[in-house]
Amino acid sequence: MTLPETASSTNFIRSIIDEDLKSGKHKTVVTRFPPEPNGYLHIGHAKSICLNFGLARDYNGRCHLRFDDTNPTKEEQEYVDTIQESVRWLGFDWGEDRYYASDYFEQLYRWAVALIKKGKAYVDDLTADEIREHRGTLTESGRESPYRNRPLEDNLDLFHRMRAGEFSDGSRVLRAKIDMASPNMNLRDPVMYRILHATHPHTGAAWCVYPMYDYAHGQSDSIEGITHSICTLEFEDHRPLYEWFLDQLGIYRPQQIEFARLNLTYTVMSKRKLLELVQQGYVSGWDDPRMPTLVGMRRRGFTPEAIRTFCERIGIGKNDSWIDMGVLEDCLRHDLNERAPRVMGVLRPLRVVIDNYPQNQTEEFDAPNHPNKPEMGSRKIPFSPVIYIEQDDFSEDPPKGYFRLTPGGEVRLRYAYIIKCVGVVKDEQSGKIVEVRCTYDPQSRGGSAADGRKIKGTIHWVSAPHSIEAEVRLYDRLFTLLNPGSDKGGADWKSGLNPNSSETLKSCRLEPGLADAAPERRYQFERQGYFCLDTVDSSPGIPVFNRSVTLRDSWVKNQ
RNA sequence: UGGGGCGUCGCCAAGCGGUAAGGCACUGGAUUUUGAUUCCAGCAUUCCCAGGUUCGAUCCCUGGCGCCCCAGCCA
Repeated sequence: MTLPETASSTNFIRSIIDEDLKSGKHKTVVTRFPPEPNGYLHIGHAKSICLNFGLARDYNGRCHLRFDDTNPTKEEQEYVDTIQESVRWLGFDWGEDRYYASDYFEQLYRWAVALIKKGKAYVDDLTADEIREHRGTLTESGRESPYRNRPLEDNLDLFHRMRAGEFSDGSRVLRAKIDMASPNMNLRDPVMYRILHATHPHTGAAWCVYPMYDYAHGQSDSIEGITHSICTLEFEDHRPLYEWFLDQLGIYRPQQIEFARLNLTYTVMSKRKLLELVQQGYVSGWDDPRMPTLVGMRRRGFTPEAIRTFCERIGIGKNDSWIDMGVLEDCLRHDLNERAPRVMGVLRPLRVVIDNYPQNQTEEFDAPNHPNKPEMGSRKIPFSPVIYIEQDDFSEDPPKGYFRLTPGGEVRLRYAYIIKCVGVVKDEQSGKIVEVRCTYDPQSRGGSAADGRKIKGTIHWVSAPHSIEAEVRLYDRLFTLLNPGSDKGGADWKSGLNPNSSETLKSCRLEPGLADAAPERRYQFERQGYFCLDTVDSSPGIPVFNRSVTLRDSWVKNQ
């Protein structure tokens, strides 16, 4: 796999790998991205994907895609499919190395039997509530289950019958026999298997006992020969257990390394919360352009390159961090500024009639597709005596420093003519300006005055009769709160939802060439931002454009 | 008051005993037919605090303080 990224910045994980390679502990690097197919991937997953696949790429190793599908009650094939699509879209390739933890169920079962025979696991008949009561608290040690020391043969028989389907869900579990007094809660005889009479998306009805994450993950890593098993900080406490199973089994032990998960300001990242937004209709779906999901960001107009740059920029560490949404937005601008062709589109049209322009005349101007990249070519844009400009680009009573169109003032129509405002037409009832009358300077074709006078303002426009109609959706941050997800379990987190995160503009007028806009193509609407065709709601007659991100604007910032 | 982590600029983040990289943000200024882009300049005498070791400490030691995670038959 070859990607254009510049040399990755260093981080503590690369240091560990460098040492392992240097010391000869490992000859190659094998990482893995292990999503559970129970939801859509989001920008937080992208951080992990870029890390794991990026390491494999840079060290000439491999990165496995492994579905961590040990809980059939939450997982679905649909998620397996979209996860794969998102990883590919991001630009990564797992080659032949796609695995399912569920492919290891038989091996895992045999290992469990081995642990029972070793006296390191037992079947517990306690209920879930009883197990919780026995576990103790953070400051008090737990109590042993009365079933903890049942005869080895009984454990073997019971576990076999659990698999055979003789018992109901929740009636028994297999537990590791470790230490009920451990200060690490994870070591207080953790559950290894639970009974779940459920159909599994990958193994169907083959099983009714399913391994827990802790019992499955390390062994899966071991089977696949993972060298560095990278996960997020909350699993740090699980590492002793990860290592305990592997050591008891006497099998190869990969190194688990933990890093801080991504937090982004003005949004939420947990699958639970995202699911809630979808199910309760706060957004239109997982792919709503405001969602931090990969499918949502794609629909919004993000490029894989921008997301990869973002993941590179934010770095990898162990500090709990909140990355400013502005960093993500800047990464998109950075990418799109380079590659997006420029076009003109008027979002809130104001009709302008040019009085001294021959009323039946039409002409065309040549407009470069990118001001700094002549190699991107140019296009013809039609001009006529009736055009539309942005309502914001005309002001009867301009604020200080305003240099767009004003009564009696001049402004340049980009790539066309210099015009001068000679009057306004208002609606008699509302007093609202419905039309601006102008004259044009015939000597300014292309936009430069023949007498060399300087025109400070340049605005975009479209020819009224030639323009096409479109719907444009302006998106803003989903939340007004900096850290909406930081209240943990609270039910209150949705109070920070931004009521204006989406604004739909009908009757926008775009230059005619946009009639051919294709999905996945991004454009810069000059002076306004980057937009892309909405793949879901566009219809042949009325295209719908999503604003991916605005342009920087030092004017509004100073207002 | 158990255990595990983390504390370097507003937000991220390098640094690994030799005198504080970089990015974003921000502030100036230049160029500009996008108030965009680009460019140039500025932006931590200081690394949570207090002691100690050392010629020298953000890096080592000790003690504080602050924040995060763990009591699912979720991952």
